[in-house]
Amino acid sequence: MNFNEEIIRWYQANKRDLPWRHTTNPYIIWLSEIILQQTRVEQGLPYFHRFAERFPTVRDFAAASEDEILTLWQGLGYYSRGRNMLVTARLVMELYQGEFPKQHADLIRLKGIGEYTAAAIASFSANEAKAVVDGNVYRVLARYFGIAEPINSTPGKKVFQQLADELLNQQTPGLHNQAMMEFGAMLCKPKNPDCKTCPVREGCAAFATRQVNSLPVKLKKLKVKERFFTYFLYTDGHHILMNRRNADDIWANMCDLPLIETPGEINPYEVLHLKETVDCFGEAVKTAEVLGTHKHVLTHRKLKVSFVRLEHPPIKLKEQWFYIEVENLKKIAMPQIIFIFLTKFFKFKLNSPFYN
DNA sequence: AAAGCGGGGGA
DNA sequence: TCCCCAGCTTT
Repeated sequence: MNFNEEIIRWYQANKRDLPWRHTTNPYIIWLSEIILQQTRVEQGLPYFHRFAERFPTVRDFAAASEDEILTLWQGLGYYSRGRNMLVTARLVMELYQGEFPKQHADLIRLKGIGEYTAAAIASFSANEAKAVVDGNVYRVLARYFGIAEPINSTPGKKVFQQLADELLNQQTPGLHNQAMMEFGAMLCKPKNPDCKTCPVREGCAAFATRQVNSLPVKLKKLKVKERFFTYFLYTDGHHILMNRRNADDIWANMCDLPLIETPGEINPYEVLHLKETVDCFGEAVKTAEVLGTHKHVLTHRKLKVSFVRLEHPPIKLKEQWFYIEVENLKKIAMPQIIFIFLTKFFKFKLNSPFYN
């Protein structure tokens, strides 16, 4: 048996039972593929069920509001995926009358669908012969063929895409693609791959030359920048003052609390005396209470976040500030750190005998 | 070509 | 800690 046959045989014996593998509906496959971008299957699975249930068709999806999409997406990260899906769903209604495209050439033009996702949807829904190259495929190819070309350089990507194209089984491209990815995810893992039970280790260049742990090669890690946020909580117990975030920053269009961002680390008590803070909140800063400081680590950012409680409301509201009832908080999308903070804060307060 | 974009899990 | 995950878009 050659490499392709071994991988498919392994796949058929070891594959996970995943819901999107039971359909050729391109809309459902699109849902799953976008959700799984840069996301582990286990993490994406509950979100897939949530979206598939709430939006059985692309027509349902297209009719949703951005707030609802982002709220359902809350906690999954890379929220532009959700916003782009809404753009694409509405475009599919317009261009294809709700019939989700299956061809790579059509898919690649849609927002949020790149080479990988277009190949995935086309091969899974219509068996179109396009090879997928995701993180799993990079790893399997780099190891088996002993390729040290960086997987995140432009020439490197070309090399791997070309190799994947040549390798692709033209008769059953969908099966082949699934098998390659599952093999990478389950056996040829980043750390501690199961070379002992690998069906293709005889032909594996990395195994032969003991380079399994050094392949694939990836260029330089990105520098993590720090940002410093001081958030202000004002609530009368029934309402809470929230902030709508800009479209051009982290957590675009989502909601957090009114905040002061500082260029460096600063004690939250000092923040209270900054001119900017006083301009924002006026007299209210005089009776403010610091609640705590947290670290929030993202792939590309390290955030230091402090929370300050205002006993009195700011006199003048900024344009992007708004009051919302506490019980309606679940209807707006918030970054995890805000969601967790508010959950704890109100649960504690609601359970407290001092709260009324 | 490089930077920006979340959050969580494993070693 | 660091790395990676069914990547894409913008600069």
